[in-house]
Amino acid sequence: MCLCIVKPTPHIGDQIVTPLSDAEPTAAERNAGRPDESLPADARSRARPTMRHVATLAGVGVKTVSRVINGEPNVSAATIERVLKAARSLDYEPDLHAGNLRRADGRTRTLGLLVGSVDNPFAGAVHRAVEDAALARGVAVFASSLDDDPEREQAAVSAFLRRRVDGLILTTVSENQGYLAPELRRGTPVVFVDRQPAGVASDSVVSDNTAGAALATRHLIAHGHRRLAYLGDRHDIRTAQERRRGFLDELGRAGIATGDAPVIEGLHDEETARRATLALFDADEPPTAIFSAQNLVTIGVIRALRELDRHFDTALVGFDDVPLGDLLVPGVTVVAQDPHAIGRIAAERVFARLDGDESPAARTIVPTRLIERGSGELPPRASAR
Amino acid sequence: MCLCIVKPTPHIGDQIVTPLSDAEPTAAERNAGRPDESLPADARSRARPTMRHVATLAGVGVKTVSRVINGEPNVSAATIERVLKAARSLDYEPDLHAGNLRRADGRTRTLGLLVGSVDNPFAGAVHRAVEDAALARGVAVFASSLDDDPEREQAAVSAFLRRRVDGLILTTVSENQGYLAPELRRGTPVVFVDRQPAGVASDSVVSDNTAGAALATRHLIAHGHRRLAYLGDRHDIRTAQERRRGFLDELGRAGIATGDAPVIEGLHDEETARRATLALFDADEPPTAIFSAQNLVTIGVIRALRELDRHFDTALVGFDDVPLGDLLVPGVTVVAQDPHAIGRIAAERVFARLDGDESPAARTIVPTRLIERGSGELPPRASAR
DNA sequence: TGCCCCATTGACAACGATGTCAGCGTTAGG
DNA sequence: CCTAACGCTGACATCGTTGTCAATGGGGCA
Repeated sequence: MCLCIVKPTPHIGDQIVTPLSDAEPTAAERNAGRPDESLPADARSRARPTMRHVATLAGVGVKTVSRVINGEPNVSAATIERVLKAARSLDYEPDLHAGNLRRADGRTRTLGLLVGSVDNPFAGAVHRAVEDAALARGVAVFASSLDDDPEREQAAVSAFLRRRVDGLILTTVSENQGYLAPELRRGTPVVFVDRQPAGVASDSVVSDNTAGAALATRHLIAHGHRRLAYLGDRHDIRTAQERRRGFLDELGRAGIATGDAPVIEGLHDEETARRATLALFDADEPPTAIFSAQNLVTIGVIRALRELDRHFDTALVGFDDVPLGDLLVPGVTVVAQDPHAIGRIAAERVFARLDGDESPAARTIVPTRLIERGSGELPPRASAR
Repeated sequence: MCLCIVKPTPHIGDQIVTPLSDAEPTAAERNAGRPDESLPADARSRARPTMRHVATLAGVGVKTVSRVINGEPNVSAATIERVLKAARSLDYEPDLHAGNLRRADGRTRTLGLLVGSVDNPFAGAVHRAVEDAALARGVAVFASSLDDDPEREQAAVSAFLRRRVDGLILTTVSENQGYLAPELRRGTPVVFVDRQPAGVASDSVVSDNTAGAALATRHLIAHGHRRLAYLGDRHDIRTAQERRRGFLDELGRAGIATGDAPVIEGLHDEETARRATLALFDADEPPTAIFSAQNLVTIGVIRALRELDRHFDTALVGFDDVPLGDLLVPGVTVVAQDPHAIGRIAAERVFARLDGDESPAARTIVPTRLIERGSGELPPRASAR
């Protein structure tokens, strides 16, 4: 298989730290960080300028500066000009949060996003979609990783709320999100993504997990498999339960004894999934087909099958797409989710709520689709038929 | 169990939206969003509680509440108890930004992170490392995507500054970051990642681009290649320039005429890279080896080589690792960066600066390493030797 | 000419928290 | 017994901005 040789570049220690004086600084670089005598006294100050500074420099009142900065009407063109010039010369940036304190709508133009992990490709796509929708409205996004840790969930939500985000888009793992009820009552929009909420009623955007898992399972059965294994996430994750149910229901529908099918749960990364797969093939009568219910699990399964040289005679369908899945041999057949749509719709729901949408909480189910690439179309081994 | 899809559900475009009333709400769900008569009047209020509310309910002054919330000393145990009880019963969360307005250190415990795109695997790893370092200090992270758009860069930085982040970790694409000088003068730590700054002196954490590119090129030459092509990013990105220089320098060192080597720049995604590769093989005497200078470019090259069925007779080394690169056949040889280390070190520098480190701006160079997986060890085609 | 209206402007309070400081009662020390 | 010191507490000003409101002055209309 793949023999990976790693050659480090010839370096002493782990990193190289170069003081910048070793480089050739440009004129601008030489000036940076030093007082520039050509600027007025206020601009030279190290203190961060406030509206008062701008007002003084422009010779107007603070309220007038506020009007100019916020584009409010009823300021003369000449005054606007003077204020903007002063603001520019001081490099003034308004303090959004100070303004919020007094502003009528109390909006921070900030969103909190909690995903499985920001370096998971599914989460990255969700995040990107949320960001795009937010950017269009001048909203900034706090992003945090959940790591399937209920305490991290609570800490992240609390951190978001203390910063007074306008809305929350959450992937959760706690048993119950009832702790959000007071916040919901106050009108903060909360949209759950990937996993449905428990204990509170609020919008959610999820994949059609049960149907997707059933589709994957049906696909394997249609290719002649009777000995199917399920490898999935922790059982206390609702989404994982749904995928498992889709798998088992479909086995039942095909008249396959569900008691015989190995159902391995509690896998949370490539390595645990890899080891579980190896163990599966250590036992008697290993499965001829595998349904893996999560992207990292799928990758772990693929690694194990390669190691065992079983990747051409064990069918595999994964839930959630895998990066470069089409370039592997055999290609990875998956039930693909649409993380970009999930993120986009979640953001749209948050903004709709912020715009006054009072309709009852709704669940949006984003369809999945089967992508046949080869691994899911492999027939059962002759010996096992 | 969960009884999700039973009713004929209305289709809105591609998604299915289910009003939640179709599901069976739990008791908790039924109560959510409704006033609960068992709570005191203040708790029922839809208004967000402030310290004043907590103080009134606990029968103490606001300052005492402040002391309790912030763990300041000199509050009697009995008072602490009363205040905490009141705070809990009101679901009070302190307003971090209101506090900041007055707080001596003025810290928002917030960081701004600007990366290429939050759904790029390199950026995801950087982001994750930054988040881990930040979480340990109770700091939240704003993440934005640059998309190699200078206007987006300015807008993102401005959005961060208006929100008074404590520090910035930036990937930039503007020609010159002089616009940050006033902010640097005010003491805001700024660390540049992946790409070095121009026009300002500030910390940066980058890969050893030139050395890494040279290493990749040397590796290909050592395997007998004389006709090498370079496929890379926009030429105005400094990092891309460095990789190109490493490539060309190494050709020169080996006595290969650099004028003959195809150097294709301006590639920014898989598709442009794929097309450029196809065009490359349309010409006379296509290269026997390719150095692709960016992860998405590498993927595009791989796709094109597959289409042309040239993946087993064209050597390829990519800069920056590719997801599942070890599972492709042939495995993708890469000069891997260490995005996790880059993010971690960048965050450490920001926090060191916040902790008072006044040492001169420094550049940290994170070494790259060559990972041989097969594609980079292919010999030149016999016909081309 | 006189009056009203409107555009323009700034003084001031308020947003929710923290820093300062003074006041209270209790205890320790001389 | 008196005084100093200390623990505990809250009144008040303040942070940077916006909402309210009143003052100013010029122009249009009767």
